[in-house]
Amino acid sequence: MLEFAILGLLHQSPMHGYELRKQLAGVLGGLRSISYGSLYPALKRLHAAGYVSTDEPDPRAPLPADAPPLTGRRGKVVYTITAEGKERFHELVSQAGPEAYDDGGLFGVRLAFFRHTAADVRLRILEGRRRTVERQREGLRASLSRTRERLDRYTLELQRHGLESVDREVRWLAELIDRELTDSERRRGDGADRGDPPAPPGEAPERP
Amino acid sequence: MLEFAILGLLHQSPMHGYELRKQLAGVLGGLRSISYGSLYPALKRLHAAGYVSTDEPDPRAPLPADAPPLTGRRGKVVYTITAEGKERFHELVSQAGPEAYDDGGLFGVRLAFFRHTAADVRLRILEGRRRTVERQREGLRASLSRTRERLDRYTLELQRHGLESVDREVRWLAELIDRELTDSERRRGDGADRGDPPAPPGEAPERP
DNA sequence: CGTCGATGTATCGTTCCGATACATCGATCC
DNA sequence: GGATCGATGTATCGGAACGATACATCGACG
Repeated sequence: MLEFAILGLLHQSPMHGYELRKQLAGVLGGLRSISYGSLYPALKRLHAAGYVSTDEPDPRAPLPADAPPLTGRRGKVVYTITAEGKERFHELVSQAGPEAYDDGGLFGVRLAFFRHTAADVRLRILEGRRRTVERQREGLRASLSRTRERLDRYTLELQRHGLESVDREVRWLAELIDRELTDSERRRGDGADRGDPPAPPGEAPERP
Repeated sequence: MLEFAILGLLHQSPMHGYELRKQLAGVLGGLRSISYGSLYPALKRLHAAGYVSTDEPDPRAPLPADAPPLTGRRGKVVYTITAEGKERFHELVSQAGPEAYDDGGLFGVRLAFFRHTAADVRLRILEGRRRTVERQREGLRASLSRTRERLDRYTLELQRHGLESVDREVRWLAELIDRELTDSERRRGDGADRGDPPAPPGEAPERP
C-alpha cells in the first residue's frame, strides 16, 4: 500500500521523507497518518528495487562499534522516482483486482490517485468497492437482527452506528459511480459531436 | 487491545480460539475482524502471563525434525480465564487514560465491554473520545479549507466524506454522553427517593 | 462413499506502528 | 548575545497484527 502511495507522490515531484509523510497524511484525509517506522523501511525497499533514487550516493561507511557518540553526518535525503518507478506506478495504477477495493486503506489511496487512473479502471474499482461494502452491510444487518435482544445497549449502539456508517459509504459510492457514468456518457457525446479530447474529469484546472 | 478483548470474552464463558474469533467479530460490529495470526500468539502471551488456562496440559513433546508427515494429535483447546486474569481485566476496565480513546479500535472494544465499566469511567472515556475526534475534525476542516482549490475532485470527495463521517461520530458520542448524564441523574434521584439499586444501565434484561 | 463446508489449531514472513534517539535550523524571548 | 523552543529531518528497535497457508476432524448431503 505504501509502495503505491509513495510512488504516486514522488511521481509529482521529488521530496524528503518528512514532506512525504505530511503529504501522505493530507491526501488520506488527515485521519490515517503513517509512521516513520513504516515510511523509511518502505523507502529502503523501493530504493533497493530501483524504483526511487536518492541524491546522497550511499555514504554508508561500515565503522562497526565506533565511538558511542557517533556524530554521524546526518544529511538530508531527497528521493526521486526513477523511470522504472514510473513504469511500476503505471502498472499498479491500472490494476483493478479485489486487492484494490477489498482493503479500505488501499482503496483510499487508489481514490486519491484516480486522476492517474483510466476511466474504465476507475469504474471497476468503484463498483468493486461498492459490492464489498454492500456485502459488509448485509452481514452486519443479519447479525444485528439476529442478536438484537441479547445485546446490551452499548454494543447495540456500536453496531447501529457502524451500520449507518457503512450505509452512508454505500450511498457515497453510488453517487461517485453515477457521476462517473454521466461523465463518460457526456464525454462520448462530446467526442462524437465535437472531437473533444477525453481529458480525465476532476483535474484541478491549471492556474497560470 | 486483543488482550482486553480476549479477557473480556473469556470473562463471560470459556471458549475455543475459533469461537473467540467469531464472537470478537460480532462484538466489533462485523467490520473489524481479527486474524489467527494475531489471536493465537495473543492467547499464548496470556497463557504465559497466567491470565488464561487451557484444558490440555501441554502435550508438547519435543520430537525435533521427525517424520515430515508429522501426524500431530491436534486436539481442541478450551481457554478459561484464571483468577489473575479476572483481576487483570478489572484493572484494565477501570483505566480511563488516553490510550482508551485515542485509538478507535481500542475504544470500540472498550465500548463493547461498557457493561463491566463503572459509570464515571464510562463518562470519562466517552468525553475523551469526543475530544479526540473533535480535534481530528478541526484538523480536517482546516486542511480542507486550506487546500480546497488545489485538490482534484476525487481527493476532495474523499476528504469531504471523511469529514462527514467524523462529524457524525462526534454527534453520536454527544448523544451517548447525554444519555449517560441523564441516566446518572435519574439514578441519583431514584436512589434518594426510593433506594433503588444502582444497576448499570443498558444491561440486557434477563429472560427467564 | 466421497467430498464439501464448518470447525478447529497453528506458524511463517511481512507490513506497519509507537516510541525513541539524534541532528539542524530559524524564531522568539530575556 | 545566547538560550531555548518548535519545526524540520533521518533513522532504528521491538513488538503487534495481518494475510496466507497447512493441517486436522467431523457432520451433512447427494
